[in-house]
Amino acid sequence: MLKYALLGFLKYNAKTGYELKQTMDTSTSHFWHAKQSQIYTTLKKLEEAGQVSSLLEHQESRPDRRVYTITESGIKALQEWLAKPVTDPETVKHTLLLKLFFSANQEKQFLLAQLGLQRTLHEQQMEHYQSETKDIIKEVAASVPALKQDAHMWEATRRFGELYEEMNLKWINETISMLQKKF
Amino acid sequence: MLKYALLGFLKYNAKTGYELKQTMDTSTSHFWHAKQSQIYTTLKKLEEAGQVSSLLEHQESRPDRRVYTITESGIKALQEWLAKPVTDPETVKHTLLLKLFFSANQEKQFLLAQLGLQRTLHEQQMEHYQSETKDIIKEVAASVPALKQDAHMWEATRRFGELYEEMNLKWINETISMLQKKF
DNA sequence: TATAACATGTAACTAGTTACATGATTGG
DNA sequence: CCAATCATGTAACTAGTTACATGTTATA
Repeated sequence: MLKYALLGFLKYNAKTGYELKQTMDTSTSHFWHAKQSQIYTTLKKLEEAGQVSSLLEHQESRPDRRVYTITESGIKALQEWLAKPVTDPETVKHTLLLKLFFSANQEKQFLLAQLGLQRTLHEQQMEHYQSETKDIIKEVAASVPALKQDAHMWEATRRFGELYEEMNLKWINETISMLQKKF
Repeated sequence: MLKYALLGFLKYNAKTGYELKQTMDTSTSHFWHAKQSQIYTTLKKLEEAGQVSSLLEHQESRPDRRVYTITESGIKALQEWLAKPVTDPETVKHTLLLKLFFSANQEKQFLLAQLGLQRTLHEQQMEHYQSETKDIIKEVAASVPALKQDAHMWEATRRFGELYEEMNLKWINETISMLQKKF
């Protein structure tokens, strides 16, 4: 539910659709992402539902911007969602695993190359979580003391990303060994 | 792309929409799943595209069944897809992490309860991969020798599930400790 | 001088979910 | 007698993607 992500970000402070996209890209993108176009249409729906309100701001030497503010009703909707326990398992779509599942007759060399590429990508992503992501959280926590508790939560989600990449690398290495032995 | 999953299963042998659903539920569900209704509509589209063909089979004392067979064109489409390397990172939607990200002001007890529930769910899922899933793969490999290589691939995807649950449990335990210390 | 960043939006489409509709047989 | 299993499908909806359309300013 993208709407709750937008409400969550707007609760910190008012933002434009453009800024919401940037914020998501540098914070939740590894567990929640959206295209710019979907953000704009969702903001429109949220405004119709009265959970956000917007003001068009005129700017010199830059395009006008529409700034969205969360309403009381929006805060309430967000809080209700946060208070509802998550019970259904995450329903994942994992293209690489699906392909692999049906790949018994593919060339061994091709599969090894695929896994090698994945290893590089996951290594890079892991390093990203360990440096850039970690730094952003530290900086915000240091510069805005009121967000100290929030930063602990952000760190928990960052840590998930790090552990996930670590796990992926372990699995890729195991799978490469299996291919070399069994094929 | 559900269509490739269906083509992949139909390449083993002809099946009905109902059987495809059952097959997915007991094999790929942890990385690819679909509702019965989506399977039926996708099969219809695949037939219009000439990648599968169907025959209505009359049955005594049971409803008629429509059996789908993969065509040459379908086999070709599947092979082309399998031969295309996966380059874009999986785009994940993870509701629990999104909620947690915005949960700095939620009750500590509520958050601990949420994580406790998640721990139970992931423990169960891990055990499922370690017993039922493992057994199914072993049985098929033992009873159909031609599927021995396929079984190695299935095992790799099963192992991913097992490692993923293991990683989740580790993260949940870490996060519970963090909450107890910092909140 | 070109391209990245700023800035917003709509239209058409694909993918997936929920709800509805029907109905026989088998097992507890 | 009731629930589960077998069996197929449509309609309405929500979510998300791709492509199109427009235009300025700062920076390399």
